[in-house]
Amino acid sequence: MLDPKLLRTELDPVAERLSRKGYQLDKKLYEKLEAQRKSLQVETQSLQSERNSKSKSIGQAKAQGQDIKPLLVEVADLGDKLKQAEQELDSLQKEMDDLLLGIPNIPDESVPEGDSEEQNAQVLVWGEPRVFEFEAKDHVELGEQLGGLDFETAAKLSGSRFVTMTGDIAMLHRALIQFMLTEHTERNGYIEAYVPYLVSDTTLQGTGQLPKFEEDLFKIDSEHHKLYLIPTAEVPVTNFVSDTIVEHADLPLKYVTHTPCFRSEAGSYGRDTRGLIRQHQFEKVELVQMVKPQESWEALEQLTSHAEGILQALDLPYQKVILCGGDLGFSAAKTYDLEVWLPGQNCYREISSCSNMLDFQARRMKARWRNPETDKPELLHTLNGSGLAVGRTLVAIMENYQQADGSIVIPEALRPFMRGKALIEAH
RNA sequence: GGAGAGCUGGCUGAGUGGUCGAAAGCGGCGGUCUUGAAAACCGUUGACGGGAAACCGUCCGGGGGUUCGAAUCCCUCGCUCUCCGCCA
Repeated sequence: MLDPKLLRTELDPVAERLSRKGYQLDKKLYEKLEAQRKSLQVETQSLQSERNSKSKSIGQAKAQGQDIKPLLVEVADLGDKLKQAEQELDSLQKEMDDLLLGIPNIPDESVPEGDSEEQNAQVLVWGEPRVFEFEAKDHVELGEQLGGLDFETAAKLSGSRFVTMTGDIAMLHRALIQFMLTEHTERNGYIEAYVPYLVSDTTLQGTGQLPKFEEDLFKIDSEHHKLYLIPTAEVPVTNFVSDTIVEHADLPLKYVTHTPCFRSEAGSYGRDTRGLIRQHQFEKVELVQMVKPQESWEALEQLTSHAEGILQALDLPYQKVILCGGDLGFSAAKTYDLEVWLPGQNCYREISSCSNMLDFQARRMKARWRNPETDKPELLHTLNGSGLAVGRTLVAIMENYQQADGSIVIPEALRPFMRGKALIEAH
């Protein structure tokens, strides 16, 4: 959520900067509602003030044993007038809140203009795509040949966009998770967290998935439970600090979490239907930070470098881009995408997305810290990034480490997590 | 699933219809004392909204109701705890 004060005082510049995200702010509507709000609020408050003072004098009169009947006559219709004013103000307030909850975060100055991923700005290319002396296969073909990566069995159980893994592939998948968690806890100073995979609508509103993007989520809607499956661990972890005031000595808070993620992929029928790239259920290791406002840009660089560290340790070639305005997510002010080289597709594909949300989520969640300089609670800044998407990392390992006979060399860094195994081959 | 007890400021916890945004303690901040620190003592200290300010308003788990007036009474929902039953 944007600062209502900013909207009131800087409506034009805000609208201008939001347009870079492809969002058209209805300025007329906003100004109209704001003017109504102001007059209604003034009216309501003066009625409340009148009620308070009158009631107080009734109390005093009664205490002194005076006759309160004339006073009661005076306030006879005050209650009704007040109730009506309060109700009007409430419904107007709600209308404005709904509007406010649907406005995306403002892109940072450093975000390039553009409306599609072609305008993303490349900042780094790391490693070189390997040259194959045979025709590189994609992970689906490799998995078929090796066994252990089975989309048909999953389709039988659950439909399209699911997978089952068995044997060495399943172990490699688990090893990736263990490796990433170990790196982030032992080297990068994150606290490991375990979280619910089902969350409430309030929680999703805190991070910005609701109310606007309900169709992207899986929902449990039974008689006693209205819950959503998390689309990313960002949702439960960031909400750790909702409705709380964090002591400044405890900042920054850095959490790493492994969870499954569930996405309905409602808007992407026909896209990436082959393989592991786009699944309804996938594993992700997520990095989340809550920091002091003045430290969030530095934190974004660090968090991104932590995600990059995994790719580098696995020796996977990647590029780093800044998302342009049109490609930027709803809650983010700036996002780096890390894109790993996939020989099977002959292109770079997103494997991590690292964002600074500034105070956008914190305002929705009421996540604050106490600033020792002012001794006042102030909004935190929140950040998150994949460190990394596990399914896509598995794809990257299989495709980049394949050999002519279809076997897969296990990167050194993963071997301790795979009982020392160095090669996956068909048997 | 059954029975009962709770939910109050950063924390603990008093408050059962009127001057209560709320005692007290802890914690925080400022000061006295001290070479310095601790202890002790004194003072101060909730959040949010509107306003240039004075000031005004809202907030005692959420929502609704009764009343001139609600932290306090009623209804409802949520959560926590205790006991019983069931259970990975």
